[in-house]
Amino acid sequence: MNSPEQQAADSSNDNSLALEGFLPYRLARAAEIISRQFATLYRERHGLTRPEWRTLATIGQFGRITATQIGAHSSMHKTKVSRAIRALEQRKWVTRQADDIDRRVEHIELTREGRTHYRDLVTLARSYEAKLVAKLGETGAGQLEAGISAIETKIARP
Amino acid sequence: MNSPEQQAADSSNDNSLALEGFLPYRLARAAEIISRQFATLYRERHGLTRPEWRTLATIGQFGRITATQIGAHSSMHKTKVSRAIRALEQRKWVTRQADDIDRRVEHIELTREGRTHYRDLVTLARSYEAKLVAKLGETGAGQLEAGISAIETKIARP
DNA sequence: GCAGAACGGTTGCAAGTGCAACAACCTGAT
DNA sequence: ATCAGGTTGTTGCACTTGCAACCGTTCTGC
Repeated sequence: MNSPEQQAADSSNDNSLALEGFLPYRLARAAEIISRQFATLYRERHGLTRPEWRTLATIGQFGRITATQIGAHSSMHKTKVSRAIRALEQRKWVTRQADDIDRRVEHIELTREGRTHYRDLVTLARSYEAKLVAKLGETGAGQLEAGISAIETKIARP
Repeated sequence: MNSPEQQAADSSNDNSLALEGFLPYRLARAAEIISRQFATLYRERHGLTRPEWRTLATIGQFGRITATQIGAHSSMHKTKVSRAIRALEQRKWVTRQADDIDRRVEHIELTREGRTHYRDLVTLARSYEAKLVAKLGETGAGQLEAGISAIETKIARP
């Protein structure tokens, strides 16, 4: 395809910017690659979307939880959560229960069927993560985690 | 909000998965945070969307380039590129020129006005990246870059 | 030199998304 | 008791996105 990288008229010129060396771009791209790879797995296996997978993972992790809490824990907008819950409900993987004292709140739980699929997805996730770390190598994976931790503590938090 | 993290019924149970410790999730979230932060800058300053920014950055980097090459270099689907080019064209930041020998191909270039905005965006990008690295610390930033490099070489490439 | 595959770029469409607005509900001050 | 202000979760809407289909063009093998 005669890649533009091989041409002269480019980058590291002082008034130009090399996209492939720009940290936010590289980070976005890396995340995109991993996200898509993993998404392919659970999509092919269960037909789940990304918001649905995250919602399911969060419910499975906590057992009984409200929509707002799901959103806070999985970094998703509340409309995404709302729609994901509805989709999971239609599959009969989760149920809602009204709160006794605060009638705005609904508690979400996995059904028996939901738990089965959840366990399966946990296995899938663990095995994907293991393969990922193996491919990256202990060093690479460790550096990646450390870098992400830096973002989490120094940028996301404050 | 009585965060679910503080409850008992959770994680690191062997048949449960802690989302906040799951590498693909953490990576996606970190990238999302950075991406949104940076996007806010160029959106507020120039009203650009993410595909438009990437497209502009790529054109600016190579000076004269085709749509397909833009997509390959900036990891974007060709429809995204097509629409971004059209938007930039309507702003009169870029122009198209038909190829002399292959009439399917169009070469995209920045206009004078486009170059002005591009230079401004490069400054913005550099300064954002510098601030980012400063916040992460040399160590954190280095680890992040190394981790991303591992993904680029060991997962994206093959 | 010609049919069929391959390629560059665009578009229609269905699905996904964020935002703002909303209804229902709760809380606290007066 | 009341009412302003905040919260929970849902929905309408406009916009974005990826996919498949498409057009025109070029390349390939026979």
